[in-house]
Amino acid sequence: MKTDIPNNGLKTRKSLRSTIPLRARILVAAGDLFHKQGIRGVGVEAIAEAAQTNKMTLYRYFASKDELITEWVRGIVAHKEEDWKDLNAKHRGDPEGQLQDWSRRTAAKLRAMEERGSALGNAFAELPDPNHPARRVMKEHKLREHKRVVRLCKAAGFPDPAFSANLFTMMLEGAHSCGTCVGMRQIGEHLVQVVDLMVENNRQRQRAEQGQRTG
Amino acid sequence: MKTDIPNNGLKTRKSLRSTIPLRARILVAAGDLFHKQGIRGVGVEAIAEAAQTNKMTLYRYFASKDELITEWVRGIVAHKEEDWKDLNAKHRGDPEGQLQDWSRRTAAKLRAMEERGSALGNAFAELPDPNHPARRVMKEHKLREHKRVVRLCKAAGFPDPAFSANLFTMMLEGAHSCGTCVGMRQIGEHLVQVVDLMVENNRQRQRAEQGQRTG
DNA sequence: CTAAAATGTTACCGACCGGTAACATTGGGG
DNA sequence: CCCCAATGTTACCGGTCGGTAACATTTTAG
Repeated sequence: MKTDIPNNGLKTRKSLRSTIPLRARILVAAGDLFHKQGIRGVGVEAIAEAAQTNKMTLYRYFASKDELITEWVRGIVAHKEEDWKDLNAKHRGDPEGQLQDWSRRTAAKLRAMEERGSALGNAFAELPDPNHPARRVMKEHKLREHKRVVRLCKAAGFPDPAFSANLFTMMLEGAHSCGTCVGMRQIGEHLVQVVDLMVENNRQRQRAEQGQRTG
Repeated sequence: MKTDIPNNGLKTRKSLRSTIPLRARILVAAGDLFHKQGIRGVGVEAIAEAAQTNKMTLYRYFASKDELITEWVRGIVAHKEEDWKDLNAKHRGDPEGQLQDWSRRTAAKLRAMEERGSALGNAFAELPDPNHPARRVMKEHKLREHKRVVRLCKAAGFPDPAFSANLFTMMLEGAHSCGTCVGMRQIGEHLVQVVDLMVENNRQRQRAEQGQRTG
């Protein structure tokens, strides 16, 4: 349908829609729908519409739905890695502080989530093909994250870093799916509590050993 | 295509295929494919074929794919509840023993899983509609399970049962998704270790308090 | 053996989906 | 003002999927 009103002096249609670049807008809309309705539960047409554009334009930015999915996952992962860098910058040389702040940030995210679970977790469940590029991105991220936690536990002087790191990771991962039956708030609080507790216990143990050697 | 060989004395076609009732066979085949390829990733035709039957017969037993999904989930949940009864029977009046055996059974299941995650967890991620009957079944099950763990923690004399129960549940849930990057074996072992540790710590604390009162 | 119940076969429907082609429109930069 | 690039519009293709109808066949019970 052609509009015969020739845009007299007003803002152009493009600038009316949004100042955000199209590609980013598509990614945001896609992520929103993927998370709310599931990756397989939403079609590219709906994504384009939500991004205030159309399917054709979407396919000019992304070669396929799978690529769109992968780019979305990449964005989430990049954001998380950024978060880790920030964590490291704010608690330089303080591995315990990083772990504790990490639990607090996760708790905050949990509180803001409510209902539908973790985006990455769901995406993982929805992409059974182990060769899907998005799956590889997620797996690599998980591995990096786990290694980072192990390193932090080692630096914090935990006697069995692999063990402690697995506890941390298990609880962090589990908090997302567990919150659906307990409530995200309480889960978040308990998550923070237990991390604080583990860190504190470790500090006391280290002081005790120190005292034993010096006394 | 009609077979003109009139089945002379040999086993009939039905008995050749399987002695397992058709409905159960369909459910097993469906569960297998659901778990391996994702609920939305498998069609009813493939399920029927895997069950050595056809779509029409499948629809004589299940009104829709959603009902098939729901029945499958119901089966898993029923099996888990059965497991809890067995746990209670084998460790009657021993809440710590139940928690410990629970972690051991979970570790065993983890070891046998390898690669694709928890069936219920994946199903939850794949059914975004909060009104889906299967989702309700899962949620109710999760709630019952969590209450049971709280009750056990209370019976075991944990000072903050809600807190401890949340820890147990978080780790149990998290172990499934975490294992993809660490390896299910190690996760299972550490899961067992930490539950044993928590139970043992609690016992020591109780003994200490007991000693304080009597001494 | 026969009738009825269960199961199989085939063909089909409508809806949706991922993806593409061809063409129209709009917008900004020279 | 005009051209070129970006974006929009429409229509379409092939495939898959959930679900059903009509009819053939087999199995079981009496």
